[in-house]
Amino acid sequence: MKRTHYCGELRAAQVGQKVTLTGWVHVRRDLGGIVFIELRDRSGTTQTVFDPQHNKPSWELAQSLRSEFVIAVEGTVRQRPAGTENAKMATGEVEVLTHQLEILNPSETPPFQIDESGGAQAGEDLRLQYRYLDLRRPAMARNLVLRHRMAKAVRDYFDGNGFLEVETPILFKSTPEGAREYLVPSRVNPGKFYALPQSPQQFKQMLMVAGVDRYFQIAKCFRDEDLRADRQPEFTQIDVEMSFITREDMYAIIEGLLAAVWLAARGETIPTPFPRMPFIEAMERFGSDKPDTRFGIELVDLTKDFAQSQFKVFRGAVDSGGVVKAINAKGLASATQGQIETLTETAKSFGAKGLAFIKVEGGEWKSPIVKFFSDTEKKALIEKLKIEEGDLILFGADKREIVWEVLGRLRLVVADLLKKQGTLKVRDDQWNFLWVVDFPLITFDRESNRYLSTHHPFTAAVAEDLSLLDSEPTKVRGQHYDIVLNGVELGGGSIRIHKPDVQKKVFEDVLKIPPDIAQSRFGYMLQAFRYGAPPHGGIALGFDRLCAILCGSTNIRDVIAFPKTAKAVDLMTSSPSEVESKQLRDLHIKLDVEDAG
RNA sequence: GGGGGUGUAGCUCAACUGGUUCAGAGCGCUGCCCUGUCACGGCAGAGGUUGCGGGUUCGAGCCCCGUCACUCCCGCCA
Repeated sequence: MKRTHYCGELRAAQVGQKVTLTGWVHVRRDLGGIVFIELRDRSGTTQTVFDPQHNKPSWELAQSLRSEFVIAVEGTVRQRPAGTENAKMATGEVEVLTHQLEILNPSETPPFQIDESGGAQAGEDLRLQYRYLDLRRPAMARNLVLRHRMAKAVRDYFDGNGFLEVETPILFKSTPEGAREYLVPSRVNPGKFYALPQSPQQFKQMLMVAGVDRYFQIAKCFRDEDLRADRQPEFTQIDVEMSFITREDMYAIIEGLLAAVWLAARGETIPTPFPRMPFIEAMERFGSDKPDTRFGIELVDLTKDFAQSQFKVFRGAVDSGGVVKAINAKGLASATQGQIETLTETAKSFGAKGLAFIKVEGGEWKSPIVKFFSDTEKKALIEKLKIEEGDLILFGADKREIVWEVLGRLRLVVADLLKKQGTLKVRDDQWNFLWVVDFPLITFDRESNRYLSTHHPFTAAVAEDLSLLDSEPTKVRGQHYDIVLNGVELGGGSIRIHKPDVQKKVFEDVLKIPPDIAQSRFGYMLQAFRYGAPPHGGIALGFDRLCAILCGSTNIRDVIAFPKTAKAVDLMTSSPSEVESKQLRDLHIKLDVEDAG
């Protein structure tokens, strides 16, 4: 029997047609005299009817059908009898009266039900172990379809704009500057290793030197770092690089891309251009370089107001060069003692020494600290924070960076509390795209006691700041941009350095990479730049995150066909796994682990 | 590396402060009945070493220690 239609496509238009369907038994409703089998394939479900008066052999065979049996049926599409239509089903107007049934393969009872009442609630480990069953669920099948549509929209868009998709190697060279890498031993080069690329960064720059001019790739990337809901060890980026462009060109191209993707995935036109915000403004107002601008609760600066304060904590912060800032969680004065404690713990975990707060309840300021405030200070608070009954004010007083971070995090936490309480409404279908720009080119890393690239060492500086590179390196802005959506970093990129001497200076003088190491790691790049490297720049967008957002999920495992667990394990195939000693010998590797094997 | 959460029937969960609803419910599964169901319905039934290993106790699903798995977060992710 050869399939003529997908289950989900039958409508009244096909009434009277003889059709053959294949698929899985989704639900069996055996009424004794008559059997209904809801048949499912990737497109949806259709009700098939087995009637003994119409065709006794297939009716008899239908008694033996169970969940997830794979069958083929031949029958006639007919209008359902009046009153038995099902408005909840896309195919609910019609049904297939079956003449013939073939069982292509029986199925054991699945470990969880393949529907939203079973599979969606099943434990994550079970779903991952039986991923092939989980992916049969309509919701997961929809995610796969949407991801495909998005990838196609990306390719069509770039193709239409003169880009070439070029594949770059998966076996790359170790460059331990950034994320921890996956290493691959070389059998034919004993003791030497490849690394899987964290991104195709260096190759795409070489493609620019090669004159490709406009490159993109839907590229697999690998990072051996700890996992999160939005981080997998292997993930997919929309990787882009262009020659002879400025930042403005890049903004326009990516805005066009995202508009095309939103149109393909949701049929929505998103307004462009996107707003832009300097890094420093994002930090001052939202305490984050990826602010969710769908709601307020902005950071308010009170440094000047408390510069002479009797309250030693605030005064001390200001005296030692720090700042005093606060957020107003409107409507959260009802917070319990426990919730305040949790907020305090959060603040402490991000470096605060404590958490000063004011609850505005019953016309009073309930707070352990207001007794230290002067009338002028109180007045300033009321005005700047627009304090009203029911508010909860949270303070940060410390070094600028710590206050940003602490209040930025608290802002998100209290927003969640207010959402749960119903006071704050944040729409999931509101798309606040934002370019965050003017990042510092380099930041001082206290841990390693040296300067590190904020983005990566190939980022060009903003031209007018270049003179500060030697004197005040942290004041230099990079030509770096991040694209942010609703508090999620979708991607980032930069205009690159294309002059060999500038690149060398950044490696050696700014980042203090010893010349011999810079040479062995990046020598080919410096050399390439001496042969007429065009000015160029690029960006990379997290494709999985983009898919997750458009699928309405906060977890990228929902949009990756075969993801790994938080411990980077594939539960379906049980990988990683031990290997045979011969394999290790061939690779010249000796293990140094307890309980190996 | 650190912190939080979870682990009881095939699945999702309940079982109050440790003790007569000490192993339960819904779904699923098995059998029988049922010719218009679509969360089909009815009757009957099977199914458990409460993740694993110790410990405390007269008594542990519940408390303690260890361990494993899953998950969320911090660090990390140029």
